[in-house]
Amino acid sequence: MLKQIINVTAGASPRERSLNGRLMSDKLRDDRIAKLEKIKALSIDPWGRRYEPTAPIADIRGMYHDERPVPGVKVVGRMIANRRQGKLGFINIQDRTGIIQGMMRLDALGEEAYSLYKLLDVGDIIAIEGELGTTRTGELTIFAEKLIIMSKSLRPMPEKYHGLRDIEIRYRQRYLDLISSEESRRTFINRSLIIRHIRKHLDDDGFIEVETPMMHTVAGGAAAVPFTTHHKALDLDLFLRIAPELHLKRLLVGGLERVYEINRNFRNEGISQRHNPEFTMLELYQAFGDLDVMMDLCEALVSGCAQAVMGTMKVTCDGQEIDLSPPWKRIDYADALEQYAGIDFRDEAAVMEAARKHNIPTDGLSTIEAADKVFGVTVDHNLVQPTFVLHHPSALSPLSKVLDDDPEIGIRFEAFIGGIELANAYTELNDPLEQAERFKNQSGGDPGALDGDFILALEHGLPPAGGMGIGIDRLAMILLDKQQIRDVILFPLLRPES
RNA sequence: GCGCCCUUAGCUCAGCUAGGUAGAGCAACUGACUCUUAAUCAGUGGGUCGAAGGUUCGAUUCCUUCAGGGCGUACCA
Repeated sequence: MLKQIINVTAGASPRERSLNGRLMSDKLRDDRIAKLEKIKALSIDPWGRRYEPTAPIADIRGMYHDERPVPGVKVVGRMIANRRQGKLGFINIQDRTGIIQGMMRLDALGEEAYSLYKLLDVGDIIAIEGELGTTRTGELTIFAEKLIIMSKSLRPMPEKYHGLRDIEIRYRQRYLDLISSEESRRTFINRSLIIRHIRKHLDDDGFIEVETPMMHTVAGGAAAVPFTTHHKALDLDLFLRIAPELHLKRLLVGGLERVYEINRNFRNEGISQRHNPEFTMLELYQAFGDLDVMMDLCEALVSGCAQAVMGTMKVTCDGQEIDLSPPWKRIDYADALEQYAGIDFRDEAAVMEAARKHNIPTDGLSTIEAADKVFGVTVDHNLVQPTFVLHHPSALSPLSKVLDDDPEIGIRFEAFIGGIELANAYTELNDPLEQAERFKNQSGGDPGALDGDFILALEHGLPPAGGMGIGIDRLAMILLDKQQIRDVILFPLLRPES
């Protein structure tokens, strides 16, 4: 056993060594275990039981009015600061809603409880009960008459003044980040509120939330590299889904008419400030809707989230003021390309010249695909205020209907905010014969082209529909002013430490 | 994948330019302290300086490789 630990530790990275160090005994931990034993020796269970506080700390803070003390208040949370001075001490207790000070006096607590108090460490989870009032300096305080330990912490907390600066530990040990950073707590609570608002809006609008498979036999609905896995009993190779689109449309065929799914997609591609291999997507389909309905819905969802969660439709993102109130700007794909790159996507010479200028390799790319790459590097970052880019080349949009008077143009939009591509929507193609043709003509061998089962579904009759996808992580980034997707994902993918 | 940068005590950071085996604050431990809030005061302990190899009498410091991380870039209808 010992040998094993030594082997693991030798040649390790500092984090790894540190993590193993954290798992092995060290002096700080030994000190706390010694205290744990002393607490047990007092016939006190250091691991706690069910406990019902008077209220969350934020509410308790609101209970004090007109300098009238409130007796018998119960508070529970993590002790995040301890200032002891002989027979008196002050502690700060934090729960999910806030922080409150407790005053621990020997003569109020009694010998036994005060002995327990002296064995506490910053990081322990405790409950205190007593009168809510203020100290001489006016600080709102629970004057403890009773102390209960709920959980002993055997590890030291991050440094209290600077907080947790190490970005890697913030991701790997997110709980430490959440304990020590109010900012981080608020971000993830707000992310949850954003999703809650979206669900409520769609539910109220007659949509139903559904769950479709994460494991696909055909990775369709987008053009991304999938993760692969294998089902043993069926001896079947499977793909983690890159998009739920083809299944959700099957549900429209089935008559559910308004469906949405908020769930993970998986794409086996690079990790960046805006990409995590697994990310959360809202995808929705509305029978008998179209692109215009989707634009209205997109504006309503995003601006409604901002209003509901941030209390305003004007947010700041990366130092830029963004006004999310509808209606948003609209620009044609071709016009945007003309305006920001100075090219026509049908002009091969101009497109290839522009690609060269921006160091975009064009091997194996069609003119339109190359033009879209140019679009990515010239247009995206300019679309700071909410903007719908409309009417992409149909070659780039195989699942959308096309314009009556120009079959080379798809009825599609992408919504950009703060230079980030946030949403993608179509008036959905529901002609099964044309859909089969479009898949066949797809360049690059999109595996979705092989999804005969999807075509079979369309042949049973897909109602005309509008459909839209909104990247939830990116929406959270925009509304919560985070420039890193990792800062809105609780556990972003990192290499394992060992 | 490619380029540049980073890795020193549990945490936050100095030190390395010009090689002589390490310091501070917080945290911890001992003591004092019944209105503190980055509490204060006195004292103590804690590091094979990310790993391996090389140059050297001598490497945390210079070189090479590797690991992890960061930033940029590429891939990403």
